[in-house]
Amino acid sequence: MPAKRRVKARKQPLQHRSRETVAVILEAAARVLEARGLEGYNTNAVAERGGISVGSVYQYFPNKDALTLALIARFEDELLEKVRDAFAASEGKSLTAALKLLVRAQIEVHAARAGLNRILETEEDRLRPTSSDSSASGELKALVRALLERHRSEIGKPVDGDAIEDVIVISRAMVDHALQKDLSRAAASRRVLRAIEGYLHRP
Amino acid sequence: MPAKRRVKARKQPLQHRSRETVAVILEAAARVLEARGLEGYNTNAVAERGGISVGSVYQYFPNKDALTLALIARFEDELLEKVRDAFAASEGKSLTAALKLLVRAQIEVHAARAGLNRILETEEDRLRPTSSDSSASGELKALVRALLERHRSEIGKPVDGDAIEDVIVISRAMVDHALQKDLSRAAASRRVLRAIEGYLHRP
Amino acid sequence: MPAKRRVKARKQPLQHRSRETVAVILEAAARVLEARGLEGYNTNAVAERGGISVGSVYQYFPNKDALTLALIARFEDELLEKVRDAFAASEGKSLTAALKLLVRAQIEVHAARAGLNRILETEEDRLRPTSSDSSASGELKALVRALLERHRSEIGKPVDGDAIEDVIVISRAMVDHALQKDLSRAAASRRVLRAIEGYLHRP
Amino acid sequence: MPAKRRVKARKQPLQHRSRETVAVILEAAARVLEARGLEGYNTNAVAERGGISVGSVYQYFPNKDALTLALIARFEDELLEKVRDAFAASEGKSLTAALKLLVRAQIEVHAARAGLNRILETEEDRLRPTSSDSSASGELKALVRALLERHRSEIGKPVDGDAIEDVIVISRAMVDHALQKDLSRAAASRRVLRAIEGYLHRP
DNA sequence: TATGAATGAGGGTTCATTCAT
DNA sequence: CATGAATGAACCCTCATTCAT
Repeated sequence: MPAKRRVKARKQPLQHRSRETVAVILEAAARVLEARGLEGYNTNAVAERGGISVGSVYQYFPNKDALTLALIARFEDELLEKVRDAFAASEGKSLTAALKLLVRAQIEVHAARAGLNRILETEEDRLRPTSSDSSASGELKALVRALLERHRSEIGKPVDGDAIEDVIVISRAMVDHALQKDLSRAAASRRVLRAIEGYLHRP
Repeated sequence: MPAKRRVKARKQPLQHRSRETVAVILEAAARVLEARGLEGYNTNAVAERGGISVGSVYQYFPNKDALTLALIARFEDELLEKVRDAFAASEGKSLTAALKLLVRAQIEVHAARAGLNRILETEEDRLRPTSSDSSASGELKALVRALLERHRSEIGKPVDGDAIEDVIVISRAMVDHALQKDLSRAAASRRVLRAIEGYLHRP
Repeated sequence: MPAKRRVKARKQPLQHRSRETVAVILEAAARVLEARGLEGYNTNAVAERGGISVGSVYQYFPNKDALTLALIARFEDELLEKVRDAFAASEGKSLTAALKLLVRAQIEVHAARAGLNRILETEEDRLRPTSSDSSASGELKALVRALLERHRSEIGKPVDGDAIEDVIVISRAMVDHALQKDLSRAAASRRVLRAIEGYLHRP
Repeated sequence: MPAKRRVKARKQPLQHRSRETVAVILEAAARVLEARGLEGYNTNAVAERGGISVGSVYQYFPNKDALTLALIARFEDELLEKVRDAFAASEGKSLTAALKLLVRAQIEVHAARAGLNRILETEEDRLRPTSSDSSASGELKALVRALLERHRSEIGKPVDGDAIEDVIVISRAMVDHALQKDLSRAAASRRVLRAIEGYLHRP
């Protein structure tokens, strides 16, 4: 079946090119958002920045919001990946050490593009039909839960769903705040960690 | 870089009629923001909602952003007022009781118009020249500091500026989150309080 | 003082379609200006008149003033072209004959669209940073100088830069005036010529 | 008839005050036009500049154009007055001396507020139903004619209506041009005079 | 599929004019 | 008459989206 093969053979590179174009668009969108904020963020600017045509943007994203959502997803994926790594690396370590790794992961992801990520967070509110948790957020919770479970004894009491959520909320807010104040990663890390440990060790 | 826009009020509402109109405009703006979000928030809609003409909006606010900032200021004032009350009422009470009052105050202000206030918070980022603390935020810090100072002994360690900030950041984030999840005020209060006390009592 | 506005063309009309659209816009602008004057001259009207959309106007001109300037430039180009022709055609003729050709050229250009051109002249004052001579005006002076130089002997005295300017100023004013009074071209020509020759032969 | 008298007595001061207010408005309008050009010229600005209310402006002028026309008339009156003086003072002098006085008068009036007057001239085009000569322009012509008639012999040929008009057109254009180039009054005078004498002595 | 010109609804802002006080 | 708040039509300009090439 050479025909079939041909199609596939031809499609591969095409799919490859598509993936590439999507990546280009996303990166262009990210840069526009970073450089000009929400106000200067528009599809024409994204296309120009990406060196492609607006038409192409609409080839891959049905509308602007979809593009923004893809950006949000990309950000969540990056976060998840780092958090997974942190989780893996924290195996066998103390609670404090584990949390430090977790916090570091978050700071890492945000610090890379603090301005961008803050914007994406606010756009998330607008674009996600209230409270519909993305699967990414689900996995994040699961990872944090697993990490905390490992140290159940050190914490001294069970960690319920609410506590997980709170830890995430608190650390997200603290990381945002620390980065907005231009703290060094070390200082930011220390301060966020302090907040989380405080929360976990509450009487 | 366009010339900086005037963003302060255009004319003092000295006359009675004027003061009234300003109030009408602010309330209309708030309602539009609540009902249609940032996307449906435009000066014509505000005027219509307020039953006045666009011209009148521009009689008192040089541009849309100035109007939004006035809304933010109004929100901050409301918060401050409640926090001042809470501070006064907490005189002679235990730390926990005092914090409960503080948290309640915040929840009260937010809960009244949760959607609106969340939007205003994100707009603040965009509209306020980075990190230029409003005087309102200064007073808020002072109040929280005073409240904590009263219980220095219960906390067991001195509360520095960073700690004050962190308490504010954490409670704001927790309140937002709780309200977004539609928790009852009691539940929200309990949960936020837990986070703050945890933070303060950290080892 | 607002930031200076971009006032140059936004994008070169490289494509064929583009060039055509630019021409359509310019002609539509001219017609609107002619038919309704400065007061009725607005970008929406221009678009409508041109049978295109406002967006298209802004695709090629960053703002209304830029469009007006393009119209002025077009007018200057037309004038220059005619004057160049007159200069060429006057080779070997008498001073009077040469001047007659020059004056005719000016009348021709103005008469074609007297109302329009008068408006453009007043707009020029407003739009061109005071006294910054356009290159067109430079070439016009050069042509008039060359034409006069050819007849140095007939004039009897050297023609300095001021004289050139004066000749241009006088003939422009006279042409405007003559056309506004609806004189025939012949009559206008005679009268303008009389003024210029008088000036040149002054004792 | 004391009643009648009373009314009159009361009216006098009122009329006086009215005249004063009108003057205030006109001067305010002039200043706004000078300072901000046609673009910044609006009734609210005029009122503010004059320290009165918009309502008052409309008490004395039915609309903005009427105000502008009054300004134009004021300008024409000033010119006429100076020209009348020049005419009177030139009695018994040579043609050149007389023309010099005439030119000086024009320059004087324009130089006082060059920017303003240029604007008024262009507005005149727009506001005066084409070619309807104002009586002021009629008197100006009459004065110039009278002045030239006195020197019929020196000119050597009769001066017809067209010539009068031309002299006026030429000198107006030259004065405008000279002032726009910021020439000193002496230089401007010399240059304008040269043009006019050239015209009059043409063969 | 890519291109980019074209579309046009939408939204910010101004300002001549009115009118209740 | 004076005041000045209010009005709202008008106008400039942007940008998400479409579609002919």
